[in-house]
Amino acid sequence: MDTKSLMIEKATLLFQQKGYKSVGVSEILKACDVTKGALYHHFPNGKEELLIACLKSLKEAITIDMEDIFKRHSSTQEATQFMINKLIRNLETEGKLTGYTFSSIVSEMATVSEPVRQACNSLYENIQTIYYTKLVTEGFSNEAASDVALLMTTSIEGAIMLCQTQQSTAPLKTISKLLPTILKG
Amino acid sequence: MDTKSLMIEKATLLFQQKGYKSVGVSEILKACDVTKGALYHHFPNGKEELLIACLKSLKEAITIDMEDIFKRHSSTQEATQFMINKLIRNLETEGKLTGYTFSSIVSEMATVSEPVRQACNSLYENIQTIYYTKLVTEGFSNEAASDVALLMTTSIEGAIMLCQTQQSTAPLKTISKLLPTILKG
DNA sequence: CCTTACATACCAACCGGTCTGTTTGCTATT
DNA sequence: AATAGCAAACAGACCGGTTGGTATGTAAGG
Repeated sequence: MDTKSLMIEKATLLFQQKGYKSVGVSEILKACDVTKGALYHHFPNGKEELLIACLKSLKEAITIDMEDIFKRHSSTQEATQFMINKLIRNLETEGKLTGYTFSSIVSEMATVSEPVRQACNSLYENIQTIYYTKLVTEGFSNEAASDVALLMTTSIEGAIMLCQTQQSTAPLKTISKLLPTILKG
Repeated sequence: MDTKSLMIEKATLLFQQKGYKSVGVSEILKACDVTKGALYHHFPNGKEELLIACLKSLKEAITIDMEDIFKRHSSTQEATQFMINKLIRNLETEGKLTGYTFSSIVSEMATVSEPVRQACNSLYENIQTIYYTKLVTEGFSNEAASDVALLMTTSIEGAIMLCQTQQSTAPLKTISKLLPTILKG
């Protein structure tokens, strides 16, 4: 793999796990086994530009992944439950959440850096659009679909945070169980 | 006010707004107009001990505030909607979220520091207990009340994050609107 | 031969934390 | 009541380590 992609991949993982400020450039460099020359060659504006590249890459990855899941399951409920299960499995095997979440970056950077905020916003919008589209095909009105998509996004994102503090997958499992309620519209 | 309380108050605000790593001790010191001597006198273990003190103080403040709201409103729905409105007003006037949230600390520190994780967990548990208690008095079964309390917590916490990225209060407003759905059990 | 893709050395700024004063207020003794 | 003593409550200088970032060097490829 080329150096640039490698750096984005490794940095994404580190940022997701530890947040932005907690990860030093030297740490990223070490993980990729490259030096500063490489970083500032590919990302002239340094760390923050790398973060934004990570968010864009993450957006693509999540979109592809979710769209595939939502294509393969007939109902929103089944698809979402499958997705949450994937999150849970991920959390159980790796110990840390490295899948769809990037909440640390949001809460740490959204109020500080405008470009980062926009990248995060774009990511959330994409996720909600996937829910929305599926819900509309199921007969939901535009408004109802939009509302439910938001509720799904927030409750899953919130559940991920609770899983971190509780060090258990219970919150995500409960949300998965409550999906029928959420999807009542 | 005594120095220690002042430091907790100012630091809490800064930690909520910027996260943990992003706030330097010197920044806190400047905000309080004190010096390092004062900090390491009251908090011998430094910055992290101060953070934990902030979380404990925040827990008390939130508990008192929420219990008061839930005492003054007959139904869970009314109480929660009032609470969300308060969050929205807070967000609109101050521009930043300084009320109930501390998501930045969770996602940044939960996987790094065990004492901090426990403090955050204790805070979330308190919030859920307040919901739970009220729901049980309304006739919910123990399990249903527990589930709904979780869903309320996660969706509000998630909505706060979306408000930050969108720079709007729309997500919280939508969650407030969807409360009847959430409370169907 | 000149651009791309790095490596390496270097830097000022800042980080959290420690150490050593110094002031202040209470308290026990005379 | 005066004073001695002593601990609490800071202030401020200082420290090694790390931070993100830059400037220069260099090897490879077209």
